[in-house]
Amino acid sequence: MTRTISRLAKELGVNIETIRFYERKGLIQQPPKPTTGYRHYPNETVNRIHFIKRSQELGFTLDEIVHLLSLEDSPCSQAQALANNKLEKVQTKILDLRRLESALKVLLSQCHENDDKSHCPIIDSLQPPP
Amino acid sequence: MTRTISRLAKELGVNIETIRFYERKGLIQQPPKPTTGYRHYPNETVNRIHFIKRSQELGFTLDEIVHLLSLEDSPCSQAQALANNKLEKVQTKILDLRRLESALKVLLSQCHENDDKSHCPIIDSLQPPP
DNA sequence: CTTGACTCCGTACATAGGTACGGAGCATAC
DNA sequence: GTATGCTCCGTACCTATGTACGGAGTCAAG
Repeated sequence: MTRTISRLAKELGVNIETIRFYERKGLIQQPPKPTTGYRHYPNETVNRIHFIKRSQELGFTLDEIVHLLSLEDSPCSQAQALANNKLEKVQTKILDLRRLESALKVLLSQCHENDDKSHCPIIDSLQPPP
Repeated sequence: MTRTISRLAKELGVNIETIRFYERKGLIQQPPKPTTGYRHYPNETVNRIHFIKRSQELGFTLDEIVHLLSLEDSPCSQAQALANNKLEKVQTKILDLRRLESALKVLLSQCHENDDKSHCPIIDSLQPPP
């Protein structure tokens, strides 16, 4: 029994519509439709979707993944550049979130020192124009 | 001269459409339209949009900000709970990104140890099914 | 009074990554 | 051979946060 779209979806644990979406986006190639009947998907598609999902876990966007996929058998430097770029973005985002974390902690500490529990200093500190 | 929407937008450094969007979302109240002519915005709207923008900087979504705005003169505990919740989310996100950061660093170190520069180990390591 | 700038309103579009639906055709089990 | 379920395809919809557009009305200056 060959691999129809629903079997492929089940095998990969993704939604059928997701596969169709990837086809439309050009992330995977749609197998040719037999003259009559349904399409069947080769193992390569399974691998390709694994690649996509693993890349997503690493924070790559679909557009970036298109790029990565085109890089098989390309010089190391290119994929490396993409990964480096992503690493920098991740690190920037971490710094942003750390600043947020501190700001929230300051607000919360104001709450703890607050005696008038009927009113919240967080609300006040959001009020005045910066 | 009173504050029309474009003067308000300029004063706050936001787009006119953003103000109209906030009105539709109920984040700010639209001042009543004079029987004929244009609306004029009170100082309160300026403060309110400052509040919104400052809250956004802290990572609150517009839905959460609606909630925050409704909390003026409410007991401290409620705003505190919202801030706490947000803090937890931020911290979780930081951890996620840190894992990503490590994974990307591992990939990049594989590149550095790679002798065959015509092919990239990053691509390979994305390939096999997990 | 005309011109140019502004406002009002409803609606459509943008991003990213999908998800859902409906009708028609096809495949498989019984 | 028919009932059931699957596929195909195009299209619309979803979240979140806006942005853009077009036509009609209005305000202010000259």
